[in-house]
Amino acid sequence: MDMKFQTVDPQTISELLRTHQITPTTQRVKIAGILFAEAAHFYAEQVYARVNEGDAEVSKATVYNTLGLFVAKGLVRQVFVDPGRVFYDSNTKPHHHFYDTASGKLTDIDTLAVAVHEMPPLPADTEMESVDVIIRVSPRGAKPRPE
Amino acid sequence: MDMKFQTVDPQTISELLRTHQITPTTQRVKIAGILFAEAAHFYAEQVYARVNEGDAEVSKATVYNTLGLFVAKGLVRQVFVDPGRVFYDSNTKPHHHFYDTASGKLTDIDTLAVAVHEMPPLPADTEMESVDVIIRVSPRGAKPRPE
DNA sequence: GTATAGACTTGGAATAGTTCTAAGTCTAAC
DNA sequence: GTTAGACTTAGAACTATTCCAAGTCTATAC
Ligand SMILES: [Mn+2]
Ligand SMILES: [Mn+2]
Ligand SMILES: [Zn+2]
Ligand SMILES: [Zn+2]
Repeated sequence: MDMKFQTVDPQTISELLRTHQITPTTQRVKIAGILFAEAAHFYAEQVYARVNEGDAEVSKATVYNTLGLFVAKGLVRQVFVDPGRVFYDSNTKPHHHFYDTASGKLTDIDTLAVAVHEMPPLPADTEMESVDVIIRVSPRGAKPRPE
Repeated sequence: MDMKFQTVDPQTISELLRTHQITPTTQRVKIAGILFAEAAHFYAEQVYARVNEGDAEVSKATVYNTLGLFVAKGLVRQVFVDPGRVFYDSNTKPHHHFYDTASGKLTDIDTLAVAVHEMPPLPADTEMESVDVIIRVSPRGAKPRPE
């Protein structure tokens, strides 16, 4: 199995950060601890809430700064499924997503389960950065379309 | 070919709106005229700018109201590729997209060119709404990653 | 140890896209 | 010609995010 973080050991996290050329500060280690405790999808507000459970300690600005830094360094990736809020995904292996539009929950889909074959020719002078497949789902039998 | 609107004939547009159970008002016809003049991807701000080229006539609120109505009635669809701005797509046939992250331009990919096979099992008690494939591209040889 | 520079964090202000509100205008039916 | 409901509008409100300017921390230099 490939679960880097069963439990969240600050030591291990610090090493992970250093591996990605990120100086491990108290706040960064805390935030990474949340992101990697479970392979989950969070948006900034959720990270902010979790990191400050109990006594508030990390500012909103730092949460955004840190998430942005983690993205830049390739530790997490962003997922865009909804206007006006970015999901941060601690699973950086190539994979795809179900998005439940009712609950707002993202679920991973292994790349093997969804093959994009016959890649179409890219626009001139561009190179591919990523392929994202998002399958939107909703609870069965919910508003089929306003009649 | 399937180009519904080579030129933008208000008459034809009004009929299209009625077909979709939308009362054609002056503003709605104008906005639809922009959306369907070219099979393009616009965000609200662009529609607002175009509809008001020259003498301003349509309010921002109406642009948003109208785009929302068109989406609800299935005349256009939304595309989420970037945080904080929604693209409106006048091509409602199932298809996918290239997104040039440098220029912010969306390009259509025919569904035939990208087959998602072996659909994975959906989460329990959900039904599929849509499958979106977004291939992010960038100008060849642009910032490979801050070193 | 102490000084110091740069990196980091922070509260609050600012921004930007979008939605809401409450008041006015238009239109279609009577 | 009235009237009710649909539609439009300016601007306020809202929300996620970024920016800013001021403080704090930390790692190295002495
Ligand atoms: Mn918003
Ligand atoms: Mn925004
Ligand atoms: Zn994921
Ligand atoms: Zn399209």
